[in-house]
Amino acid sequence: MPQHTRPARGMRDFLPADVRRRQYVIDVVRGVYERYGFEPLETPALENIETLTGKYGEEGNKLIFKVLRRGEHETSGETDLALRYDLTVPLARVVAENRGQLPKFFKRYQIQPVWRADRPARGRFREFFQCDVDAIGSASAVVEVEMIAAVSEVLQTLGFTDFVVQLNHRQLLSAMLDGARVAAERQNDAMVAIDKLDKIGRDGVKQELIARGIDGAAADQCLRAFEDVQEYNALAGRSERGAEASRNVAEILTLVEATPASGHVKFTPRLARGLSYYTGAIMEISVEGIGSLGGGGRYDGLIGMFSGEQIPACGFSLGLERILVIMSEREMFPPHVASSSPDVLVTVFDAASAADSLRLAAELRSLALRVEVYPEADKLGKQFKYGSARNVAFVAILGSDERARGAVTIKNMKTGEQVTVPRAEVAARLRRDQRPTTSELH
RNA sequence: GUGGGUGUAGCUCAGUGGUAGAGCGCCUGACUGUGGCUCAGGAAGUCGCGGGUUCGAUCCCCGUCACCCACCCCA
Repeated sequence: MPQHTRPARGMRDFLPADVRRRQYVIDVVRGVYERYGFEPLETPALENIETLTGKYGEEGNKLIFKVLRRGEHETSGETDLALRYDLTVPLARVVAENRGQLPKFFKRYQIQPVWRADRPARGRFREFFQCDVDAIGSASAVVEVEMIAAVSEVLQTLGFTDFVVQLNHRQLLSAMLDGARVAAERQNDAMVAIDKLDKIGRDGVKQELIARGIDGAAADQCLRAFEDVQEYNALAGRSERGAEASRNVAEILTLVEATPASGHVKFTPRLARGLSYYTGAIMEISVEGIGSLGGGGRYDGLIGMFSGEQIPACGFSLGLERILVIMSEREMFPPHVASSSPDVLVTVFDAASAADSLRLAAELRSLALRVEVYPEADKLGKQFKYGSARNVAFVAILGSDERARGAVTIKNMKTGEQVTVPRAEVAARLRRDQRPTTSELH
């Protein structure tokens, strides 16, 4: 017996019930994004390694899955390819490559797996799906607003009511940190620490700021700013950059009220987000008591890293795995997603009757019923037991008695009732009997 | 990467320094053309792996691997 039958660490097999739940969520996401005018894009799992390195910050760089060079170079330990770490950087590469053929405002969605060499934890894996939407080519606040509206509508369609879209702005944060005299090269570290304010508290953040090399007085001033909006605005407003960011945030907050996201968006001064490529508005979507379901923001500099031409861009990424964890916990899946067994099991009495069973199955399938034929001429008891385990609604019996009479016996597995009807009436009978069970699903 | 916990039957887990048990599931039969219920019987484990202590280890010790939880970071 083989010892290792588990998938590799952090990777998962999806059994049929898992796939159905995942597919349900993906269908909703795709449907909403399509209605917002986003178009599908797919990119390769592997990228040239230089495409990925240097785009995610120090922490991100470490977590990239690298692929050894092949052939004679294999022993050198050199690496030339890597599994994609997110969907945004590949998008930026595609845009830089195909700029001429893409519309002026390119809106795309992408639902594919990404890989991170992270330590797995609850709702966190080394291979996981992201559902990204991005809009390329406009710096308007309308872009952020549509983004927020689309992800809000996804969550609403899935049945979430208690989500919050937190909104902040990198330039605003940066201007505030300037005002508090935090050195520019320390600001990224500072943001990471500040992001934990409600998690580790004021003292925890101060300790972390100091540990990250930020002056104690500057740390105190930052913390005061997050407790007092006046102080925050005063610090940030000292620069034109901060004032402009502030106007941008205000515009987004106003416009968003005209969308399905109305009432769900909250300006959150301490929101920072980890990825280094964000340049403007940053967003994170979370559900009470659970944490982040996804996030995004504006990254006006990323495409330029590939093409040299600065093209404004903004995107949002929903984490499929997180959504699934919460939906499972809260039992938010419609019943038909969970139970999806065949409608009918057709029994096989003996070798000679198999053809009849297959003919009946074909006929029922043409009526869009889901039909399974028992593959062996087992004892009837076994066939029933199997049907029961498969949770089928009906078992159709074609035994010697029935065949002699040109009839079929249909048993309703739920009620235990069974009737024998002429062969020609089976389809009509099942279709009629099917109605109550089908309607129970809704 | 750091700290803690757990590895015993297909699954969930008991257990003891003298080479192992329950519940569920599975198989067979009571019921020779009928699942779910009941009853009777049955199969199944190198007790994660390697070493040490011991007359003897599933149990004690060391190491190792895997999984879980928290931290870190994130989706």
